[in-house]
Amino acid sequence: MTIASATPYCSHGAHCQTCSLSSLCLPVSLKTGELDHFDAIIKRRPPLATGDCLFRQGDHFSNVYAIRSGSLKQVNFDHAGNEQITHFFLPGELVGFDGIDDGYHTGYAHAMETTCICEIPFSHLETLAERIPQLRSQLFRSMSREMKEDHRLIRLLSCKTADERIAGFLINLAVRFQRCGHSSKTYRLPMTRTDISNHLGLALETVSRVLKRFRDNHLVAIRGRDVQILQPQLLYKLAENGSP
Amino acid sequence: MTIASATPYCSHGAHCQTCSLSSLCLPVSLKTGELDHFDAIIKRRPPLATGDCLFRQGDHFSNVYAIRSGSLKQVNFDHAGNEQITHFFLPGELVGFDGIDDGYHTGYAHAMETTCICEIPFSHLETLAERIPQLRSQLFRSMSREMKEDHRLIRLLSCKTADERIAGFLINLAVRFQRCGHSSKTYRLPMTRTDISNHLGLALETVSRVLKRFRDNHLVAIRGRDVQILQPQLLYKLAENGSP
DNA sequence: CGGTTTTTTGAGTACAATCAAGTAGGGTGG
DNA sequence: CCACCCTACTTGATTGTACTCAAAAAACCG
Repeated sequence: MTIASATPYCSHGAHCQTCSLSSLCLPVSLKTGELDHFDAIIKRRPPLATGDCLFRQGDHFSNVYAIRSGSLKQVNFDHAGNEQITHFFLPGELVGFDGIDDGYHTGYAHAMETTCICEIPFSHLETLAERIPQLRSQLFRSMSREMKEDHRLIRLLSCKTADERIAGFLINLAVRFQRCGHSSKTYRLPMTRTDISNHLGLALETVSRVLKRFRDNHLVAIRGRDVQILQPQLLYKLAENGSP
Repeated sequence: MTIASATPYCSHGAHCQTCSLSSLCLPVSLKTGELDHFDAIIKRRPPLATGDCLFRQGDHFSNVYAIRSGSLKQVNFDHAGNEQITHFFLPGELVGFDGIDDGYHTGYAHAMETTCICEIPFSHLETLAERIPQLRSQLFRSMSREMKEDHRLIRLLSCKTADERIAGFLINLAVRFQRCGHSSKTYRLPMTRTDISNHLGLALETVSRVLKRFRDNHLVAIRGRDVQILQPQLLYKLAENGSP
């Protein structure tokens, strides 16, 4: 059986008990009986098509979502209408925690490709977490992990050079793709160059040029959206440091 | 009685029941009896002096902390040793959630001035949260709020111009100072220009120059660390948009 | 295949970094 | 209390990176 993320279309009737991503997801430390309870509160939605919205800015917060396959981008608007892509979400990742605070979602979540989602009603999740300490801990851990991920991005964005930002971005995607069952070296970008440039605070043309430079220096092989990391350790060094 | 944040030195024997910041903090929605239980698990530590460490990178995570007065900066190091200030924390804010995930702190927290802290043992907090639904909800909300705050910073850092970043930074501080009982227009920066430049991914000199430009344009009055926002709506527009 | 979107590449420019002094402010000790 | 030091901050001149404008090439889609 192939991993879920390799098959963009996945069964509507999937269950946590058989999901290959459960080790990344909330049920990670649940015992069989508990897992059945958890699985029972999940709603599997029909797959989202490219461009579809999972939730919109201002929508009432009532669920968090786990990605079973595909990918999402989360877009926030400021009052002047400028949009900013704050997150890309990959299979096994959880979406929507930032809505808990005041009860509505602060941005849009768009599917970047055909994407299958597990919908987890937050009120049920909270009730279940009250009874199952492992689930509660995992919930805190998941939120904490998203915070740490955000801090990583904050560090990345305060890097001065475009090269550092893009190297960091490519490395980070590699790590996350590997975590959900891909090769650590080869993946396909789900987002456009425009999305990348917006996310990293760079001009579209700069992204294109930096990628070309990386290609010319044989750090990565990039054709369109297909990425192959040729020299991970050099790319990593570049992301952290600055020197080639 | 003056607000806690206006008196840098505060009593060691403070209690949630009388704390002026409790409306910002975890006990916000607790009833009297519950508040007593909550107050009982808090440890009040002797004040930190300027430069003191609340926790260090790699320290075992066992507490979250609430700031009663003063301020902290959180500094993260990458593997190359570059440091990055990911957060400044003000009175009424909670510190340390990012340590939950894998059980240790990912950065240093330094006091930027004399700072009083409430130490909240996380295991006790979790146990208490199991019994008190309001506390549990508030805990989730607090974490969610920190996420949202991080997303705001991410948006700020992906702004292209130095003016936008610094305008956004000044506005954000004004909002947070106001929340903890200060004027919305006037405050004193607890951090150095170097700290600001590091946090915003700019050069120290750029921070100085932009502040001078804001002063020349009568957007703000700045003398040393004392800030007075003269034209909040213009500054806000600048932060969101770009135009003067 | 034509039309649209996405990506690449080029030329010129602007903004912020760097290098380099110089000034103010805060603390210590004589 | 003043001289001193050290750090924090300001200001100036120059350089370089990344942005903008512009247009061509490639990929995508019906």
